[in-house]
Amino acid sequence: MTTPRERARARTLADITRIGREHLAVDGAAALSLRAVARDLGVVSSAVYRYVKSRDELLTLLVVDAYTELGDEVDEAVDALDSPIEKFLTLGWTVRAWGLREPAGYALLFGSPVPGYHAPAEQTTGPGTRVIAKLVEIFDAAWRAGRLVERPTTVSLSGLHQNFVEVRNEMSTNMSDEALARGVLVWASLFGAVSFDVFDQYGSSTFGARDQLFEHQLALLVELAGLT
Amino acid sequence: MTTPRERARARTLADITRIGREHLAVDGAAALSLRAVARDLGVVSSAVYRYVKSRDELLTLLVVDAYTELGDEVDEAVDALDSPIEKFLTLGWTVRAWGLREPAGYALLFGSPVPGYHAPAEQTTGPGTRVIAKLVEIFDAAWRAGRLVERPTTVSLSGLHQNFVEVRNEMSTNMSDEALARGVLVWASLFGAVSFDVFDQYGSSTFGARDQLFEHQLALLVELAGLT
DNA sequence: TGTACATCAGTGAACGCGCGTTCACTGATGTAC
DNA sequence: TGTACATCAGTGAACGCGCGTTCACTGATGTAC
Repeated sequence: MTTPRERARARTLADITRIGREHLAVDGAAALSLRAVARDLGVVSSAVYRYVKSRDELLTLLVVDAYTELGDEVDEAVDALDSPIEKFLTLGWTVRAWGLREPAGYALLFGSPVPGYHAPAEQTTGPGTRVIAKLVEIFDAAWRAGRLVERPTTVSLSGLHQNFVEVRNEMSTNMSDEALARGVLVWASLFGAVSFDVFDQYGSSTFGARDQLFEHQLALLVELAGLT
Repeated sequence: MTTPRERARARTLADITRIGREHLAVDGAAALSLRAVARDLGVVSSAVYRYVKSRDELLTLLVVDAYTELGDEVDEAVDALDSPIEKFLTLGWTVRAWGLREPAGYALLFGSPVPGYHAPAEQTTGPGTRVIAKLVEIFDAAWRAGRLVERPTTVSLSGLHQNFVEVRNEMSTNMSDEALARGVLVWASLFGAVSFDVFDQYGSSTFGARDQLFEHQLALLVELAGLT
């Protein structure tokens, strides 16, 4: 099926991705350099251009790689469970565990944008929306089971109605505007909490038992989401 | 009082900070360069070393400058109001407005850490804690007025009790562990929501009326906080 | 099965660039008598 | 008020470094007949 040459090529490309991730972890995305990757690969710098058209393309490779890894881990953990609440809690723990294990990858996806680099939508949108897609899937299941409480606020969402119509189409759900908006905040809050942990935004010594703090935060987010 | 030389020195240092901020906005923190700042200042690169010991010191200068600007704007907006809810809402709007206006500064403070740079705690802790200090002040006032509802979760906070004791001392409040933990999530959620806006983490075209979305999110955060 | 040719991985030199930091220096501004 | 000296801002050259990307090339691996 695959020729030896093709296999060698695939292996080298995988090596480049792996080395790129290591460099990401040590020096950050802005400092990622093709020459350094080539050095670690044991090859002259121009040789890398056989595999990757430019530095930006390597970055894109790493972005997709990170989104895919996170998406796989979330899917695997969440799909093994039944109750929406358990699914939600597990999604949260999985995202956080991945972020703490791969802080550089997390920073690449959810931190400040890399200056001068713009991820090409065609390649990153798919893998990049897997976590939010899963979140909507969980909320939608709860919604259909009548286990997502509606508690409207006094703030109008009229200006966003058309956007929510599109979201319902793309994500195949019938949740109300209010419920979707609530889900959006839960989403942003979850990543806010994880980012604070990964980027160490609480004072370095403020909280010791970070796991317990996060467990508590997830419980509050269940309450905020209206999951029962 | 101040000699002409001192005034010239202060002016030049202010110029360096201003130019540094401009570069931050264009190229990001990782690409900030003393030589480029010197060029814009119209001076040879080594001259900058009369004002700043190293590139890292310039970064620290910019971090403090950004924290101070944000802190000033928050204080000014919030202190003009009376009700805790209004104060909270205004704090949120002010942080978001600053972040959208100064995305590079926001990224420097709340985005991924700058690789190879570690902010010296002695200089950044003070200005860096002003927003959370103000938030605690608001919640504490509500607490003392009986306008902060307690709604405990089933998750224990025992492992964090000692940390909360210290927080109460440092921040001069008597709020319960539960109330403080709730405040911590509100804090993280607020910055999560602002980060999603500033870093454009919602799909680029998903939501149009961003202001309305944020208004709704703030209302939900008031609910989450238990402010009445 | 053997040969001729095409494909492709990797080489090595070169391009032009920018960076942080040091150092001996010039010349202007300030200060002490 | 005038002079001698100290302080300080800014100069210009140099150090050693790393970067992305291009290009003509060698030699090994694959393919068609």
